[in-house]
Amino acid sequence: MNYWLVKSEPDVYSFDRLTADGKTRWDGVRNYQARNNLRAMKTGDFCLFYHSNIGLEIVGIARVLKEHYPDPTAEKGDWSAVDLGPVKPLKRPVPLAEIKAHPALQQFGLVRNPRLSVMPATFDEFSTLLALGETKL
DNA sequence: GCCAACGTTGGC
DNA sequence: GCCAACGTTGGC
Repeated sequence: MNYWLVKSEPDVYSFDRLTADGKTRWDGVRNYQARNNLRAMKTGDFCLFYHSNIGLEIVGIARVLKEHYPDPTAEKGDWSAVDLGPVKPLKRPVPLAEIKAHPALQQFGLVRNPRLSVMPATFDEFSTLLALGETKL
């Protein structure tokens, strides 16, 4: 089991929309590091869902429904997509400022490389964030 | 809307 | 293969 964080601008695609849709194709990633992270995802892995630009907080938990396949939105190049589904919203969204200030999260991707859109989380980081979100799986 | 950080591109 | 220029992301 691996743990991840994915980013989305909520006015483009929000966690509420994922909940309503039940499933979505996570496509359009055009960064090699992020793509390689997508390719490392296994069915059943958990993804924290972060709202960038608006909100700036982790709002929910998603899950990998289908492992990587060629991104149909890519006209050229070697890109991948996965399918994600909702698990549950966090009872309490966890703001970026709190993540940055937390001693146990100084190595977390959001702090170290804020521009990466798909990043791994360790089990400890994932657990810490769920605790801050007052949510259990 | 600005700007810093980072990734990518392309000339040499 | 280096590095300057440029584009994009995303927090503020």
